[in-house]
Amino acid sequence: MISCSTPGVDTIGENMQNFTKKFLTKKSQDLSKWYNEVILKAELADYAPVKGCMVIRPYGYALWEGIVGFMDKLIKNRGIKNAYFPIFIPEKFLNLEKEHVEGFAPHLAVVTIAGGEELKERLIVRPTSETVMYEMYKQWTQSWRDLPILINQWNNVVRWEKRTYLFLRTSEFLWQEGHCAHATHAESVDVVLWALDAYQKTYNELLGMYGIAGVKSESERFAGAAKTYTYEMLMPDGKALQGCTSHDLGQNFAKAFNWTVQDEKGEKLYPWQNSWGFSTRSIGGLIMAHGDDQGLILPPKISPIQVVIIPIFKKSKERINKYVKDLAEKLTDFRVEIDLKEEESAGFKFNKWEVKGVPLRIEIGEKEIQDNTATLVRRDNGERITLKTNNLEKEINKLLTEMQNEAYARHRKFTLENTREVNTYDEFKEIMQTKKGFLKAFWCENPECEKKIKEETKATTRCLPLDVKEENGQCVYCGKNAKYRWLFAQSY
RNA sequence: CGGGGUGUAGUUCAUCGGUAGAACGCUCGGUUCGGGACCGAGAGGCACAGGGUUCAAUUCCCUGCACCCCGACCA
Repeated sequence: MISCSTPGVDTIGENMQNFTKKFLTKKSQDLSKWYNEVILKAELADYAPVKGCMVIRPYGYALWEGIVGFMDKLIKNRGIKNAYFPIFIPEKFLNLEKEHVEGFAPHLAVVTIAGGEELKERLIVRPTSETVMYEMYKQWTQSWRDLPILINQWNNVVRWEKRTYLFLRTSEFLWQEGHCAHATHAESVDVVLWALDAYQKTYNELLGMYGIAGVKSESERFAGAAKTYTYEMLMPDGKALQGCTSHDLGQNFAKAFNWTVQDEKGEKLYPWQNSWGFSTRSIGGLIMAHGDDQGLILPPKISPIQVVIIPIFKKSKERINKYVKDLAEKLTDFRVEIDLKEEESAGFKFNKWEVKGVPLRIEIGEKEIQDNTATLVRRDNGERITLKTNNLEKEINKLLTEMQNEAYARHRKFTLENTREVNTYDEFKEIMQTKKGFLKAFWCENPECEKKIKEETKATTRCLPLDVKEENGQCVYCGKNAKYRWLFAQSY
């Protein structure tokens, strides 16, 4: 059924070079320039009038909606319900947890005037909602029977960053933050690991991205947490991106807030808590991980448009338009866009939709009408396929599934190829200066060594991978005994 | 917040001590459409803000602001 209509598939590589976008920096030449340009050109987002903030345009917001839809289902299936807490937090709340306030203080936006009057108590624009939420949790619970509390919220938060970057680090960003409280530590940890798994599933299955799940070191963990879990992904320039966080908060916040409930025996119990978040940063990772010199490449499951149909007009506009519309009606299982714009040429449209990363393009011209076929072109490898229209839906489904799997496989392969075990510090430094990527090296877990390594190589511990084996090794920096190989990388 | 750079049309840039020009984009008309089509006509600028030097500043100098790059901080 699938036949290759163009003579010589091996010319595709050559042709693809001619297709290089005129007004787009090559990804292979300058990743960060390419990244900014492709976001603007694909109309995912734009710079906002306020420094460090971004406007997420409809095409970019559709990506976020895709993520929200996928993940919201996972969250609800776990019995966790959505709620909404206010954007403003009384300043004194934040001061209750010492590490928490120290961690966030430099990044806060503060409201000092409201309603034309100076406020007696200043209001913090939430950088995260632990404190407001737990103050309410405290009021809602008297007994262990009121636990667990299982709440998530989809919202925006503000962290005033000095250096911002579209999607990856903006002063305001969108995310979900889940906050649960339990009678036992075990139950809480269960949720922490479940959330990490849900995030991993979202990256692997929806966004076609591969990464390493693990635990953060003491210096890298969330302000106020007992333990922070993460999913770390490698970007094409060899730098790592933290894809999410899931925190075991222990009883730190409960104690700071003096929140107790009565346990079964009537004694005081500080609830065990967790919090976990996944943000619009993931979209930045998605863009970097999959794009190429032609622009975005979106894995089909997340792509707002999966199939774009482009009519190629000759004389018979009406015949072609009818054929195209009939075709689109057969493809109701997919997100289909028909590009009927008459003022743009076919070639212009090819380029436009390639920059936007649409997985499949269907070209319909005289040839296709005559043979009752459709010509499909894959975004990821440029392959051109001509198919009969009677079985098209099934074939497209097959192709999109294949493209989804291959996107993941490509990113996984790239990550594995750029993950290296090193045993000497010289080797470590050399790789960090050249190829970068993930390094697996023994570390004695002394924060001093971690700090020195960071100063000298820019690399930080990303995590202790969950599947790490206990071994007898020597710290790559100080040579003292070390049990585990930690994952190191320079990070975004 | 430290080091460096840049602010001129919607965008990317050129120009110059005597108040501006290109390409792309945009608008209108026509011809086109299988890899960013073509022809013709048009619209579009207080040269980031303030101060100084000068007969004269978009141009030189200072200050502020914004943006970009490189560090420290971070989902």
